Amino acid sequence: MDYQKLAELLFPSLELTPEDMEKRYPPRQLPEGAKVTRVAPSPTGFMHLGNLFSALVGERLAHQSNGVFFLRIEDTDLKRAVEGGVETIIKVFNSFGLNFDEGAGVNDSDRGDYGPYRQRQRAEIYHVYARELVLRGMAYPCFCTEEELNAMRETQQEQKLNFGYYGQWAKCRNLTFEEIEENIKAGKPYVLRFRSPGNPEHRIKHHDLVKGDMELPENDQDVVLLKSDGIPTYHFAHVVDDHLMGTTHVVRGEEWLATLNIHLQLFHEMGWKAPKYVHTAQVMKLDNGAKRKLSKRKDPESALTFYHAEGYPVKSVLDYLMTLLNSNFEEWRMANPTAPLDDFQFTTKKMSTSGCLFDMDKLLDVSKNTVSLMSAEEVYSSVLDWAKDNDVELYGLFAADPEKAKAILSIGRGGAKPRKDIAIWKEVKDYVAFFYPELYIPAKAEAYPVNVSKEDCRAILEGYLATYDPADDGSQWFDKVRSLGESLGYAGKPKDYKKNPEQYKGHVGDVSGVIRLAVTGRTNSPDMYCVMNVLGRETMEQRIREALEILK
RNA sequence: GGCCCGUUGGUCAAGCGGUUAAGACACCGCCCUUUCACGGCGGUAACGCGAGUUCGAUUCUCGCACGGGUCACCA
Repeated sequence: MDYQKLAELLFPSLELTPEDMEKRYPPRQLPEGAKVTRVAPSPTGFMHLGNLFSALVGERLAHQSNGVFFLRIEDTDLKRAVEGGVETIIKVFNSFGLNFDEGAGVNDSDRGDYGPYRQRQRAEIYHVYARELVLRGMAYPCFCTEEELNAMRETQQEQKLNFGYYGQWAKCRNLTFEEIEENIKAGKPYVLRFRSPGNPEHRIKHHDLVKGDMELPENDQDVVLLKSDGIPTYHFAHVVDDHLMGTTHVVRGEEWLATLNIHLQLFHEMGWKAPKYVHTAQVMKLDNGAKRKLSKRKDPESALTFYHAEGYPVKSVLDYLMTLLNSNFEEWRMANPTAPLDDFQFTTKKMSTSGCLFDMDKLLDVSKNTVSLMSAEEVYSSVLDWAKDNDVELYGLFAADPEKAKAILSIGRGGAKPRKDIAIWKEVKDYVAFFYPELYIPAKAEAYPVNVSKEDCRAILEGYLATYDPADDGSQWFDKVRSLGESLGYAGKPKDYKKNPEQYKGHVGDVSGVIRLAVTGRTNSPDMYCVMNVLGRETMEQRIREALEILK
């Protein structure tokens, strides 16, 4: 076979050479130890939790080492591409605080010296190396149809052989030049396959930064390098791109372990140094007692948009993912509750080798802690941002009176033991509802404590109105409630009541419970004195009068 | 089916030949407390199985089982 002739037949108008490429993409000049990582999603319009999970690893590795973190778009599969998919990717990553140093940008504003960063735009680059392989007799056109391939697989299945295009199954491997030429002239579509020199009996060693040492069989599959439209498959694109772009660490899900031998082989045959690999364990979910990957269709929490829609603070999501990613993160976070995430020393050594289950309870707990440490100001603006797109009513209320909203959010905030009522912004509306006439629902008569008669309820409320003085401080205020209760036969201290329940109708908790119910419509609320101050005397009195009517 | 990865409480996990096998979440109880939330204290609960190496295995080796992944002109 005259490979020169074959190359000319296959790539008639290609002028560039590998030397041109190496010149165009020189090695990066970076400080010692700097890592170059990338995120390489497909523009399907759907961003998965797993995308963020591994992106976070790449971002930390790069930025912690003064390296480069870039975005490459893997748009080689036209069928899956979606209009605006690239914009979605960038926006979602940015919304989680991940910023790229180079790569694809919104509205084609790509930047960086190693572009283009969209694989379809790199077709010619792949062709240069594909032709190189043809020239070396390591790649050949294959004209097998889908039907033929399927039939082959069935036969292999019946005969219990390994599936795939390899060895004697590789029908097009030894086509003569004349046969190839004839097929091409006849307009038959073809793919370019790699002529694998591998033997699965041979083992190759690999050291993975997460999984550690492992042995794999050599690849013997004649994998597709270029699809019939001339666009590369993932395997070929990965190898060419990450070589040219100077990627030092490839972070990807462990599902890629199965094809690692192909990539290693390709790097080797191209004469390139393979990058280090970080194969992250998968995030899964428990479904009827069985573990499975998070599913786009069944699990809303698999979509990154879910977290924004539900109002998970970005910090919370990142902290939670980090607890999954590095086993010592939680400990660090406890010691440094308010430190920025970037201060944490991330390392692949602390990454788990086994897949984990997504735990919504844990996320919520992490989030409660995060929110409890935020200032009222910060919570306010975050809620406002969120409500704008997700809850117009709340947005209206919060935007109309920022001071009131902040006063509400300030209750129980800032001390050594801050309240932890809010985990996600979606919960805020219910939490603040009774402060707003538009959302306030008065308590029904049946809601009042059973051990307090209607007469007593009214007496408590009337007595409260009569003695209320806005000048009172918290303890004066409560002393009045206490003595009001005592005058009606309720113990001033719950302990006294517990000691001698027969002597009292109830205790001060019942008394303040009545007031709470009348003022907030609820059996529980943050500190009543604070609530009262935010609500204002007028509203408070009006609600109590209303309650008096209900209790008639 | 072949190949690859994995296996400590319900979940996330520490451990790296000798430990009463940490901690966090969840759950339960108690305490604090005017409700709630917070906080404090305590509790239930784990090394998949079988061999081997060893004075001694959760830790090392080998089988097995189970779980996951993958075998596309998808990434």
